[in-house]
Amino acid sequence: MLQSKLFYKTTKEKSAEAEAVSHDLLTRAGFVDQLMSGVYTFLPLGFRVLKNIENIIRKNMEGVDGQEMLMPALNPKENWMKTGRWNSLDILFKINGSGDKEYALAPTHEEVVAPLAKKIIFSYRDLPLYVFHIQNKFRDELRAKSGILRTREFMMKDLYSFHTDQADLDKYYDKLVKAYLNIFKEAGIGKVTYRTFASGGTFSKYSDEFQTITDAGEDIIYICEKCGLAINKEIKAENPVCPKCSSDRFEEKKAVEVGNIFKMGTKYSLPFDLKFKDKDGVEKPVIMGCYGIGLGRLIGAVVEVNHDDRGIIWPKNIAPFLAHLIQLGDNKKVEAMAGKIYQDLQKQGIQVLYDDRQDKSAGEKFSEADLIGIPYRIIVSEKTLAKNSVELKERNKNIAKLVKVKQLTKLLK
RNA sequence: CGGGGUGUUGUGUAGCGGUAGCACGAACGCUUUGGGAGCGUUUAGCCCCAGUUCGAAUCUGGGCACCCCGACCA
Repeated sequence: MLQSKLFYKTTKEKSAEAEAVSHDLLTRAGFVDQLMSGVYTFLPLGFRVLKNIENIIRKNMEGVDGQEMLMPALNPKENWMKTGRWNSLDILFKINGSGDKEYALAPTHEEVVAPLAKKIIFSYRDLPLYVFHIQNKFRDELRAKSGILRTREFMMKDLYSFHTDQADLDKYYDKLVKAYLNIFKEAGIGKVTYRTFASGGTFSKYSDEFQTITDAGEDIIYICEKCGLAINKEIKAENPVCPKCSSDRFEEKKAVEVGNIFKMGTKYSLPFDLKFKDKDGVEKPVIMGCYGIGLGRLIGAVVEVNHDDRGIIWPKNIAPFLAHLIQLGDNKKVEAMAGKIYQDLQKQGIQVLYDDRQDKSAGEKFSEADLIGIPYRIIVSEKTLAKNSVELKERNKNIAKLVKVKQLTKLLK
């Protein structure tokens, strides 16, 4: 991508509105734009990160046999009446269509997937089944906050699993825990993301949250100093000592919830009469599980964890580009060489943002590059070309080294 | 939803009853080119509606929007 053509704009001044670091940096660097409270556009840079996250999640969900599909955001009122959530869920967006017809904007998709499964699942031979989708969900949060960490419209992955019995659900649930931990590792926040024992809320007595340690978080989790188990506030209130090792010493940390998985049991299969016949011809309710990750919030958490005072430091797997190629000066030779490197890198399948602008000073280009936070910075200038080289620097390191032009591609790969 | 705060060019701000100013950005020209360059010219603004006043960005009332704390959060 030529930076001169990129649909973005960076801002030097710190935003007056954005309090959260991720909000400020993502806005200033041109990744997102706020339309209204809790609603954001993902600009090309941000959209590339979103797609990368999406692909990591997709790969991992396919790894546990999830089948991707897409469910509608616009839902009929009847399904939400059936579960009682039309009236009980404060955050449900309700909208009116023609003829006073009412609809819900789906905040989650049990009300769609359960009646859908009823058309497909009849026998124990049909189970287990796993489907997932990645799409925008809508929640009328009383208070949106912290930029993309808590929004009213947001991209979310939800996987729903269907089982014949609790044991099968338990087994699959454990696989999902592993898949989730892997996703957060690949997204670059593995070391600070904890599987957190939590109370289950509506669905079941217990659930697992995935909490990323950061001061921008709105949750508090407790990490057992002896065995490392993380528990949330509700569990801590019920259990003064660690449920695993009985130690009473905990480290208290602020965290943001990047994922949550539940064993729903029959909570949604019963209202929609989702049943199957077992081997003996006996009808039984299908046992369900659900597993969510908010993509935007995950991106926000990544930025909260990976930045310095100059800007974002993207983990390689989700960076909008792998390399940021910058030409300095308006020297013809420099321009020709930078253009050639740009072509070569792209031919090798390396995602590169090429700062081809000639009306910007070196300092401005550097500052902007640091703000955007692409993992590798490649400088082409008269100075480097005199040595038949380019300068290569990693965003998270302070040392730059000269690299022969010929070796560049190999090094990046 | 309860409490608090803030609305001045695209962004960050000053002005706090009497000529709306500065910096950045953007545009043009010339000069510059290794850490947000220089000079010149130009561009663009008081959230909305009432009220008080000779006069309102400024005071009052109402509305709207955004931010923060709390509550809420499948």
